Amino acid sequence: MCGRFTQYFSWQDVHAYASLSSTPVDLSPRYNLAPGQQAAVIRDAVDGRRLSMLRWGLIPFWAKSPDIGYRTINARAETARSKPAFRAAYRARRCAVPADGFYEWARIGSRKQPYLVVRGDAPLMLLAGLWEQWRIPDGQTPTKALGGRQAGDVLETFTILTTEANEAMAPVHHRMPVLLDTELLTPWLAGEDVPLEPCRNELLTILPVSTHVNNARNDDPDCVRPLAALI
DNA sequence: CCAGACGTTGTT
DNA sequence: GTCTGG
DNA sequence: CCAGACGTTGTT
DNA sequence: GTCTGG
Repeated sequence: MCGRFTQYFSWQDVHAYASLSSTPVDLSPRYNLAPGQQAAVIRDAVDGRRLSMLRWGLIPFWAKSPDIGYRTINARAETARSKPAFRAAYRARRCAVPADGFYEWARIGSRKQPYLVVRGDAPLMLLAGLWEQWRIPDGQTPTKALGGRQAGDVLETFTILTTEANEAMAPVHHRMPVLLDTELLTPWLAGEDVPLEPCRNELLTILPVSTHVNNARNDDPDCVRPLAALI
């Protein structure tokens, strides 16, 4: 699956890699971005391809409370087209999540060994995603998750599509995010059908990292520092 | 008809 | 909002 | 995703 | 066990 990732790239990096047309935004480096937090997301708008900050965990427009967002950080690529929580977004609200890499955990008994997964051929990857708008209903008790927003405000959220692990990922975990090749970015954002399959094995470099990353409070370069070979 | 779910992962 | 189960 | 809380009363 | 916060 995909439950943590990094966004420590520069604006110049992502602007060039994803052919953005919008003006620069301030990007603070993230080495350990967790569900429920704001992340930079690529979307097509009337004025071009933009980078915006959205909350991770898709809340369907019909939801009565934001709680479902804790369980919609991922959408299965095999079924997202038809699931009530995702189908409207699948039709009309595509996005791509730029990342330097993502984390997966291998469970060995009670131990959780984290791995950082990066592309060997590029500094960035694009994770296929969907986004949604949720209007905070009257009487909704304000939680941290709403980030100070009020009833009537619109919260924009997103999810990351997952698929089965390829052979490179399989020893670590049985699911992984869907990676979009750059030539698929335009058709994906436009709502066209593109193959949502496990990426080629050779594309990925899988590096064991310290359990420092397990605690989401830790958001520093130690999270991405590779350990001596372990796999 | 109304009520209640709507999601993923992993683990048992 | 829309579908399924009762 | 993982880590950590999970409760009440009263007082500051 | 389950939910919230990071």
